Amino acid sequence: MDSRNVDSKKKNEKYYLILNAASKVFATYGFHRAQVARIAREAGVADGTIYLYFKRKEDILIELFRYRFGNWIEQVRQELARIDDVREALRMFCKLHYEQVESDIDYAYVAQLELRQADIEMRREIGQIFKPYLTIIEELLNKGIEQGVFRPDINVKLARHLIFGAMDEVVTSWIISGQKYSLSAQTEGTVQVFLKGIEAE
Amino acid sequence: MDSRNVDSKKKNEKYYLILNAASKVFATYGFHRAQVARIAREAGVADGTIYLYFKRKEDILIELFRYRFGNWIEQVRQELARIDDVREALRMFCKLHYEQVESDIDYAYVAQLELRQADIEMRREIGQIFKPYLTIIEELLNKGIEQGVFRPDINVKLARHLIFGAMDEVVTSWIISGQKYSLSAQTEGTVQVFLKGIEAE
Amino acid sequence: MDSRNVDSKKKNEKYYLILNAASKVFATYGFHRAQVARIAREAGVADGTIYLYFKRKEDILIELFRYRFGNWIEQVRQELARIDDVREALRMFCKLHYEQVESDIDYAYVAQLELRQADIEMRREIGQIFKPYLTIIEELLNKGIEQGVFRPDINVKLARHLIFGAMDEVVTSWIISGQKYSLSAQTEGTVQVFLKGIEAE
Amino acid sequence: MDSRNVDSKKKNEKYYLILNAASKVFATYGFHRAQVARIAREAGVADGTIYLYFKRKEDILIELFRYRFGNWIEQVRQELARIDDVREALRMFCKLHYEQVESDIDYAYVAQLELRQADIEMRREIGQIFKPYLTIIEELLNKGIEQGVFRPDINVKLARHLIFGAMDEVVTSWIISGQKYSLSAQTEGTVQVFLKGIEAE
DNA sequence: CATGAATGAGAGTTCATTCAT
DNA sequence: AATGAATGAACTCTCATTCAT
Repeated sequence: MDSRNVDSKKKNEKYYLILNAASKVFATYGFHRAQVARIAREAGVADGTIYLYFKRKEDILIELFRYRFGNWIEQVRQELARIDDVREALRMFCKLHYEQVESDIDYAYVAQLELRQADIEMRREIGQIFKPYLTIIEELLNKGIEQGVFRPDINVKLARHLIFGAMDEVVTSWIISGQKYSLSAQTEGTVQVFLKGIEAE
Repeated sequence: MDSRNVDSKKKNEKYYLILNAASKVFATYGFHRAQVARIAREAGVADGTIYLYFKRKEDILIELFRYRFGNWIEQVRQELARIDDVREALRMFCKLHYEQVESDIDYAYVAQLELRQADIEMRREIGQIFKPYLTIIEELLNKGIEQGVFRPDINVKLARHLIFGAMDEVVTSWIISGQKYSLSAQTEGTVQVFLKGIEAE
Repeated sequence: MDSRNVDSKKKNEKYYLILNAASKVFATYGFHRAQVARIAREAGVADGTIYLYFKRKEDILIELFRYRFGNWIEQVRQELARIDDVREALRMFCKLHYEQVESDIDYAYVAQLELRQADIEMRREIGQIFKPYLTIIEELLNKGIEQGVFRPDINVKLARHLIFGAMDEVVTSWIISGQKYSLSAQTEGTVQVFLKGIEAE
Repeated sequence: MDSRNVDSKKKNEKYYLILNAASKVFATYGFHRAQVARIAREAGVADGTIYLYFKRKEDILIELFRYRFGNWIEQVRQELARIDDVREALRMFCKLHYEQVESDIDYAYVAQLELRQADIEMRREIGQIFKPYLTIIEELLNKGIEQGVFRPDINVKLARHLIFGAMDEVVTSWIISGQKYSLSAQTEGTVQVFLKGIEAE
């Protein structure tokens, strides 16, 4: 209950055993058809043990996402910190995003499809976890505007959703279609649309 | 099962009674928590009657979407047919999309959140229904390229996903956040990003 | 939901099939260890069917008792109505009570032991069903007082509990001890204590 | 397991810590809804420690009752030993019983309601603990008969159940009804019924 | 076509109890 | 003796779907 307890639990390897097992099981069966018992078996723990670390089945999904996405955001931040050119930074952001999806289809499947199968309350919680990712885009846009590289009149709050949503849909479409082409190869096309727009000069 | 049968069934008013009832019930409870019995009661028919018109519960959702979205696409087509300027057409497409969402929140909620709570098979079917919508964007882009208004080097297949995904995310974010601002007022900002890009000249 | 519905359900033979099955199963396993699935099997219906007639497992127990005990009270009333002498009436009341227990041990077991395993809320509901039984004693006492056969200073509200409680404990003790002697043979001893008291003249 | 072991355990203060904690928890939640973990927390010991002192959860309830009721019987014996008049002794027995219930509602609740929520095996064990209480009544009755104060023809084995059962029901009814009146004030009414009977002279 | 009573598979969660430390 | 993390059996109730009428 207290933070010490939670911390000690999180340090415990079982917590991660369950999380990794859940990743596999969710990817294979989808959230709703994934049985807690199966996650337990995959993790090599008893059914009840799951409930020592997670309050409800839904929590496993959220925590899995929080952990993976938290790490991911940190990685992205560090990569982008090294890049001064905001155009290059945007390109890198998109490239990392696409590459990340390609590198772990199982997890991408969960994050892209299963995570969306949540009720609205859960989706709000997920939204909170997503926020820093949108913030990265926002900061990048603001930096570009300050540098005079991006147009000063773009609505940053809106544009961050446009950029994220655009990439997200490309990813979803790629997953649903069965990953028949290279996703990361779409980076340049994606970035060009956002940088130059579609209008001819 | 055969098309004659389906047609005769579709002509039957009960089919639409059920569809409208389902729209309400899905919006209120979400797909998973919506009971078939409740839809039946709301429609004023017996539980079993539902299954004379729909094979499974999921089919109600898909058919509802197919019917509503089919009508919607037709409307959009007609509106766009009157506009020659592709820039204006894109603007109108976005405006109609945002306005449509604002005009029927209940249904938007279902289409935006509940519809996504499907397993991958169902999502593929939904994808098929969505396709004509993407095609509209695609045709619009091609027309613009032919006219020399849009850049000839844009990847149309990619860009249509970018545009739809961007708008879709703006809508989702607006619904989840509780509809606190005007969605249709985002039209210009959205379109500008796609037309001009974010780069300063 | 509406009374017509409930009535039609109660007329339905399945309602009684379930009730009779429950009587057996509760007697064999006790309330807590009796599984709804077993009652269903015994009644020859599906598990879910139980829940068309009873809201919860507890309701089966309460309804079983309400039905059986309701009938029983009516029988007792009719028997006592034919007896003018209040002493004889009290004797008959006790005799019927003991004989009834002896005549259906299974049900007696449920009513005497399992029914008491309820939480306080359920016990209050059971108390309501019991009330008419106490009322019979109360009326008998009042009639005796009016006739000058019983002492006018007895506290009727208290005495009805004393009489019922005394008999109830004799029954419980008889059941728990394994029914090794004739219960109805205890009638005269029981009644004498209440009529004459234990004091020598 | 052996008596030396049990003794040493019983001397241990933890045994009583657990017993007192259980008394509170059983009174608050009832036997079935009382969690062993909660008793442990209330007692300030680990879950597992409970099982060093008690074999099963049920044993806690039985031991609690054995300890409390054992003490109580001893107290009653001592009080009654000072009274020669058997009528007075019966009056005192009833008075002590009612007063005891009133003095510790929490425990009375457990003894009166929760203790009955046991399966038949457990109830037999409880019956053994109760026995000395019935024996007190029995001895009192025998003494009265010897003294010529009580009728020589009363069935002592039966009458002890009648007297205990009558008082027990009065207590249960008082607890369930919400303790709205003085229980000990019922002493005289109770005793009069047993001494004089209800018949007018 | 329509009904609605009946079906029965299905799974999350609790918690008494154990046992390695 | 004490701990408390881990166990895993146990079971009610829901609800999409069927089918006799």
